[in-house]
Amino acid sequence: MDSEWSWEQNTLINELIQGMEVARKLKEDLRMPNSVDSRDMLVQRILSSYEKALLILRCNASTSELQATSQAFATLLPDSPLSVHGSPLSEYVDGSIKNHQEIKHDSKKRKITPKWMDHVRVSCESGLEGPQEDGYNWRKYGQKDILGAKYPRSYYRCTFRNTQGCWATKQVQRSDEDPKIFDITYRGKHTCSQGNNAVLPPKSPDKQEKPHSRNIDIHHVQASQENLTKFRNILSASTDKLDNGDMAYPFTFPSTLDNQDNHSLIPLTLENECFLSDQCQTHLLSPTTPESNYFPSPNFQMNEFDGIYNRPYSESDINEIISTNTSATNSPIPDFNFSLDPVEIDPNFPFNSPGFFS
DNA sequence: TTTATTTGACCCTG
DNA sequence: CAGGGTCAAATAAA
Repeated sequence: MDSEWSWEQNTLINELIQGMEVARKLKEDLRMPNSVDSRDMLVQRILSSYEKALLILRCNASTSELQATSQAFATLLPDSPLSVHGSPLSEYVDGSIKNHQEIKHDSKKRKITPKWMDHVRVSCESGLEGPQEDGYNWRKYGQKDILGAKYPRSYYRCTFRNTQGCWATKQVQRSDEDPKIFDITYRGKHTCSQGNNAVLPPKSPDKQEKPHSRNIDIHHVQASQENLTKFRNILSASTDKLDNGDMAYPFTFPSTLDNQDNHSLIPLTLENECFLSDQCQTHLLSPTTPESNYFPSPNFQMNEFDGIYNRPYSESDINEIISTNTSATNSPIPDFNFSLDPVEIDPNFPFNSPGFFS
């Protein structure tokens, strides 16, 4: 569980399990004559699962310093389960480690150097608009010309900054060398409801960045950490917290799959992966979905720990966090009838066997 | 009317 | 003091 592999292992395992379960569903579904739509959905879910699984493996394969990058997950991923369950420390830009309690955002002006940063470089096919498909709702609050930079830098903050006190921000800087490339710097972790459920239900194209031809270029990777980070951006919420079973995601899969048979044993970890159905349609299957496509799912505080460490919560915020966190269930989402039951898989399958990820 | 974006000014850091 | 980050009024869009 605490192994450096846990996050990836769990992600991969869950992807495979997901694929298997959905395939099973599909098999059952094939007996029904009138559910073509759901079949399509099932197929997409299967494909998405395997895409993700492959992505994981590719990431591993392309990363020589995996051990280090596994650590990187802990510090780089905004909602990394490792960072969540690690010590309550944040890594500062300068590399120093400080106690979260020192972090304050009392000034209205420039914030203290952010405790957490994540740098991602993504590519946009069109080269015209920024790559925004990262699973969060961002609101642009500024843009500045940067000395020596050909293109202005855009500043975004979490849409739920006011409503949920989420202080995550990001900066988008188009690369001078290649306008198709965008350097995205994330600051702070999401403490809002979308913090762990970067789910992208279909939505009309809009706002911030045009969706046309947007495509995260998986091949454009600067470094292993970045690779993993980008990978995380793609998979983001779906795989967060896999290692502790805290898998509640306020995303209701839009198809009829989930409620048509409760016996099909889609476990929490798989239900979470419902994000695949949309997110992967977005990221992996269809690159044309705009960003800002998520269920806000208010009152859901997924990123409790991050949030506490990340900013000076108000008392009410903290109370909410605590209550959420301490409530027995791992799923604060009333809509879901999750089951934590282990998934029905072949116990002989050596998912966790040594070398499985090699 | 509400919500998001733009943009100039303000403020902080180095 | 310059450069960068943020605020907030003005503006645009839904």
